[in-house]
Amino acid sequence: MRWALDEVPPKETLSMSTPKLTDVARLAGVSPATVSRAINQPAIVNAKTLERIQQAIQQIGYETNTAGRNLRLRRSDALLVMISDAPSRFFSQILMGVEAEASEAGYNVLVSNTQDNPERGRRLYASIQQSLADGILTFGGHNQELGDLIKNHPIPIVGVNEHLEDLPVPVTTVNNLDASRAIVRHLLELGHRKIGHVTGTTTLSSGRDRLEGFLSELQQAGLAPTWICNKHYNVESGREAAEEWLCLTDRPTAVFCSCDETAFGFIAALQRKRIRVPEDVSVVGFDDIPLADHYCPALTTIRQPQRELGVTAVRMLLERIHDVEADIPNQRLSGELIVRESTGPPAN
Amino acid sequence: MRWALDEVPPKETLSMSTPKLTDVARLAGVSPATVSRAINQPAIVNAKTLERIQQAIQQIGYETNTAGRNLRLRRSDALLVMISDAPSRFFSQILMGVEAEASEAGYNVLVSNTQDNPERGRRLYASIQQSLADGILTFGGHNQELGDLIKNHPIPIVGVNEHLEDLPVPVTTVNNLDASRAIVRHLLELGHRKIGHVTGTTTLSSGRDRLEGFLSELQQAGLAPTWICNKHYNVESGREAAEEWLCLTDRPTAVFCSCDETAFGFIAALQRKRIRVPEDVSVVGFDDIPLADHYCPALTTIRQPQRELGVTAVRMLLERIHDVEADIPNQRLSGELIVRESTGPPAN
DNA sequence: GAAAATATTGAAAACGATTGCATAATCAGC
DNA sequence: GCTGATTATGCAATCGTTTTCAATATTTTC
Repeated sequence: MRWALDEVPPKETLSMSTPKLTDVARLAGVSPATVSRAINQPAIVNAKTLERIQQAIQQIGYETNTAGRNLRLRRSDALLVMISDAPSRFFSQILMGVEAEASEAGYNVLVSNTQDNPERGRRLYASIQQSLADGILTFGGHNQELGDLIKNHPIPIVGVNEHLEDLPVPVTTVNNLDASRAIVRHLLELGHRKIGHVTGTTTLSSGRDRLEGFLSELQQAGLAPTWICNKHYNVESGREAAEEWLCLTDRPTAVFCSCDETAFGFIAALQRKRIRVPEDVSVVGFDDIPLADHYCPALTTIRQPQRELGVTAVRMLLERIHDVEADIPNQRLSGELIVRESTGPPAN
Repeated sequence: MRWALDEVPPKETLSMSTPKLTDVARLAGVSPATVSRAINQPAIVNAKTLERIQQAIQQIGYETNTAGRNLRLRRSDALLVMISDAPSRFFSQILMGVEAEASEAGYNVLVSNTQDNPERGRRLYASIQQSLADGILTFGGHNQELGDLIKNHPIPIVGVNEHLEDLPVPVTTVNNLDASRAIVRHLLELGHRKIGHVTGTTTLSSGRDRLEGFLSELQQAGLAPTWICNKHYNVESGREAAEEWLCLTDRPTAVFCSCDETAFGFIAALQRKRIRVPEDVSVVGFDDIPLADHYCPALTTIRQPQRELGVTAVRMLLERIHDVEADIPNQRLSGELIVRESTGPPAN
């Protein structure tokens, strides 16, 4: 078609819109089908044709359109990460592991905050059905929201950090039981006999497991827990626990706090009352956040393999995506006891 | 079509695959076009028809297929968040703000870690071109990676926390200058005259702005900085700075650390040497992370509106997506000085 | 009650990629 | 040089929506 001199040429001639497969095909003088094959299964296309196509791709800067491809292939190449609104713990570290591994496998990572809104649980299932994501990674416990969905429809889904009660969902966690036992053993070896525990959120499996590990190791040593303080995974819990500790008549000489932040809150509140750690009381945390090593006193704690948790979770999920029926065992990664300054022999 | 009794019925009768628009249409006895309209512009379809369609949708549990819709509409309904690999600071908080606001507007959030890999910068542009995301939010500085792309192609992109030098990218940040000035003013009012600063990463605009605010307010008071220690935004920097401080012959009586974590590292290292805060030296942080209020001493710092930063960024980005040429001014949110225990009058 | 305006709907063509089937081209073997 | 096997390519249908355009049904107006 020719255009008169004073006529406006069609728009696409002016500002070349994003090139498509067809454009590459035309430029390389082949059919779209061949271009597609050149991209996805280069082996089966003739070497010379291949090169011509690759050149054309370079030349016009072609990029596969995700929507088109996803529609045709009926998938999304995306993983959805579900988190709830208290992500500070070490959430971001794990997310980085997830991102790295997913990206490696050619998947994108979507983040969604369920924010304790039950309605959103349904929307999550919708994301799968809408082929918005190929699988779901849930950080922390979300039982109620997922229960029905999973029972009715086999969705590729994997849990991180927490077990999902009663749901047939594979999870990856640190070995909370063993880690807690190691902590107690460490305190026993230092000579402590009166040991207390500030629990994490015991509606979560991690909180329960840490408590159980604590109790079982004590029991094995023929001891009973001196103090158990039911709290949550945050700084405030540490402060509150410290207040309770101060009021105790028979104070434990060592306290195992269920996470580093709680430990910091606990120690700081004690320091205000001129109670010294570890001279007056030994304190242990859990997680090994970056500050643990630099706090005064440096915190004895369990190092969690955060990045590895993320990586493992993605691997499990991909396996599941590949075969929904696959029987994937839970993965328990081991934590490492890091002994620093906040623990020492008991005073008396 | 009828099936002989011993014949196998067609597959879709057995395991109903996910329902599509056409299925709804057939069930409701209308054309696909009408169903689409019923979903997207219910106002223009007849009330009775509408109800019939909605019922059909309910009945077979229809959900719009994202890929199909995205292909047709040429968009993705997703925003991409770019972060680099040191996200601990308060990254997650901001991300939560982003997620909330984006979700409100019907957008999904993709997270990608550029991880200082220059190749990935190109891949980010690709995500737009592939219509994987409609816009990009970059957390922190990523100049080199984005420079060329943005100059050549107008991409909807908004920066968070940091200015992108020389790039026509609107950004939202806290007002680092004013916040730093407020800190210095607070210290001056307490009577300090010898004031030092542990900088953040000065290749980032936030680091430079905090330094500049510090200097300008001192200058306005007719003072020169006693000590400037070039560091980064992390705990280690605090420890290193403390070591330097200990070696100074003329020590500042107050030190402004560029972020809370640095302040904690600084204080902890001093406490090891039996230097007391604030009796021997006052310390100020920046960010107000959760631990700040519970540390011993509780940290005087600047509270950053983290969630609001995320929300603002998304609003700006959506505006930009709606009109790439839109002239969007930078948004400077104000931080709030929170005075706690780590600052007091100078010793002498 | 007829013409004109309006309100609803449907048919069919996109959007951009992939792939089963069929065809054309090349090659090996004799 | 011919047959059969193999290799490369193209045609056309498909994935699931949306939307333009045209057609039909319903009101409104005089």
